[in-house]
Amino acid sequence: MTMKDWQSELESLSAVEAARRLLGCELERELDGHKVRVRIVETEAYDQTDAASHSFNGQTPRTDVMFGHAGHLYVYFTYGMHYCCNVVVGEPGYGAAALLRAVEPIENEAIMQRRRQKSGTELSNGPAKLCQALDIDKRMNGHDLSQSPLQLIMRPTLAQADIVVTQRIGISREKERLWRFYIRGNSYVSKK
DNA sequence: TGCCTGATGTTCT
DNA sequence: GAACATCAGGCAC
Repeated sequence: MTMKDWQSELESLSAVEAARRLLGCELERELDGHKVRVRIVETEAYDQTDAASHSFNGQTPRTDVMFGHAGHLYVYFTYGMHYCCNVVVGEPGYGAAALLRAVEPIENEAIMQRRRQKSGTELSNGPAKLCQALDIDKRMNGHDLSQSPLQLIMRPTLAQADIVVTQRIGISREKERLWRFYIRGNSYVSKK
């Protein structure tokens, strides 16, 4: 397995640095013979020092991927009906990842609409929504994001002034950490 | 606008 | 047996 430059970069970053770095970057998903393209507009950081993280209790069959190579996808199932996905970051053996909380359609939005039966910001303004829109489920767990049918495309790092920092959403522990990041003014950012 | 709840599977205690 | 990195729909205000 050859490692792309950007995967080496993600390996060198902390969860917080990576969560910021991924804002403005893009995902290209092949769906129904079309290329669906989206921009990442909201992320959260999780790592093994953090009681809210799945990696906090060590490596298990479920969290295996989080302790693996940077630039792969960690997908988990939650609340009995939803999937959420993260980009694994940091050194192998250290459990860290950035949760993708919201994306903005760039190309072939119609494919996402068909999958979601919704339109506008409701397409992908939440972690489980974007997984449904892009057909990401447990089969994609561990997927190498340098490969088809789901690729990460890096973009220039955003200016500090364009990034809003807040507490994370939907967790009960370690709420005080300011580990949620989103692009200022973007309408696809999730509520609350 | 905002609270409440149902849906529903996997992991952990 | 409880908690959960969630969402959508219903109903009160």
